[in-house]
Amino acid sequence: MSAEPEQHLVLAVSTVIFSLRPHPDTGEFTLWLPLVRRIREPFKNRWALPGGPLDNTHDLSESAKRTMHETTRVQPRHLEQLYAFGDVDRSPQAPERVVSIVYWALVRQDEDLQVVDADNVEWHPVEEIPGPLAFDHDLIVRYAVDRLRAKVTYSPIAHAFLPDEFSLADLRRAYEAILNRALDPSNFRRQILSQGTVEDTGRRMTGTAHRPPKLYRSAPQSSRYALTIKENP
Amino acid sequence: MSAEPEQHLVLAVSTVIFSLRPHPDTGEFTLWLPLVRRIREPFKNRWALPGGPLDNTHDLSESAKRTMHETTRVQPRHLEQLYAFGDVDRSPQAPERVVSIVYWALVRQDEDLQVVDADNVEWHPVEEIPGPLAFDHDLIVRYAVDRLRAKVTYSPIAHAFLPDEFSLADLRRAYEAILNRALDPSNFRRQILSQGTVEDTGRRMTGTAHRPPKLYRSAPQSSRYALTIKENP
DNA sequence: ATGACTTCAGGTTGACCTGACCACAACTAG
DNA sequence: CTAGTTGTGGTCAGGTCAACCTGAAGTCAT
Repeated sequence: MSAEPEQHLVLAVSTVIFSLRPHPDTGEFTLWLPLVRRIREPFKNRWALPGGPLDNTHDLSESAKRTMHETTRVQPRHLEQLYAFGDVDRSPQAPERVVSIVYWALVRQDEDLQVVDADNVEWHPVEEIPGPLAFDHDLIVRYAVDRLRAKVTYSPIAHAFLPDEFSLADLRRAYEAILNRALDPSNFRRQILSQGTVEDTGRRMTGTAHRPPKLYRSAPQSSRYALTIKENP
Repeated sequence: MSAEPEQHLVLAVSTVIFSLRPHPDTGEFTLWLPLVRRIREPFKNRWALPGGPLDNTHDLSESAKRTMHETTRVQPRHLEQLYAFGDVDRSPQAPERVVSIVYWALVRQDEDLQVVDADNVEWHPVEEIPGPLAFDHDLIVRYAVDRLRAKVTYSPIAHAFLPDEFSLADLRRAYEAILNRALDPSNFRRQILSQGTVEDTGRRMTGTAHRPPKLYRSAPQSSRYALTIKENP
């Protein structure tokens, strides 16, 4: 018996890991994420987000990185805290109360390819999640997707999915995959170039079946808020 | 001795409580927040954010409401989770590791007036926080202010500071206090009315020393994201 | 080689929004 | 009644956006 007054409390760290992959049916890029099959009760044999108990000697984000890498072998380039889920009834079958601090992560396409899936790990398109997940993880995934879709419109996070050098068409396809809708290539180009989040490498892609596109790289930082109400000097 | 393998872990819930009050010097409205003087080590006698350990029988937001009300007597209308702070070195002097799930809250002006400050609680303008706060609370306050300023530009949260009925000038002064800059009355009016977050009550304010302004109330919901990249049908 | 095809690059146009500014309305104070 | 103050509503010029259009520059089939 521990010294806790009531029910035992567990602090866990989980991560929603996003990656961009072609859909097997359509060939279009979509969001995928890895799920881990639970081997213990509660929710044994159900799919769940990768995660684990907080490592008491590391920061929250470090714990997220560690548990994520241990279970899925991925090392994302972009990691960001999403939300802390801690309702008392979020894991009714569990013997203890679990508070989960959830992160979301973006995996680069080129790193993806060398990933060998670990046991009990499967990647799925976000729109085709298999069955109800363990705990409230369905809710968490839904929330993460919504937030990613919102954030991509005012922040250059889509770059985190791409390799060091990419064409504007690559970037546009990443946006289209996240937002799940087509974007006008011409207008997309104008917008991206005007916001200064990419810089020209001077080189072009070769071996394409069409006019070779210019190669760009992510510009070093440009944190900005999207303000609609402007100042009055 | 408990069963924890390493250092003991404490999960706390804190709240940054914002209120709008005239600055004693200038008379202009600014953001204020309540601070609580610590009566125990670590950081004894330093100012800190209101909060306390997670109540194991309640949700996170309920715990935030409870600790907030117990210490400061306020019952805000708007409560929102800000961030979970859990770096291992954020409270070096403390005997245990503390992970804080921090909320921020907006207090209505009219409720403010009936607040009798409890012992060891003082309200301060956010730009004049007294001395270094306990733990990493200076960082947390800074983060909360930045996020409030960003959010007010794309979400109608400023309404939470106002009573049920208010003039557009009241709302504009709330925005000006949060953003800390003047806004053009005419353009502000056009923008607010066009976004449909307020509705006309049909009545006007009386007893003013000028043309009586119309009274508005907050419109029921209109959650919308500020999208800059539009669809391509 | 030549032409068909594809995709990138870049410009134009009209609708809409923003910030700056102006004029009037409608009350109180003296 | 007059001055002063602030809300209300409108105009105007400049910028931004989505939609559309044209040319550039490769590959591929014949």
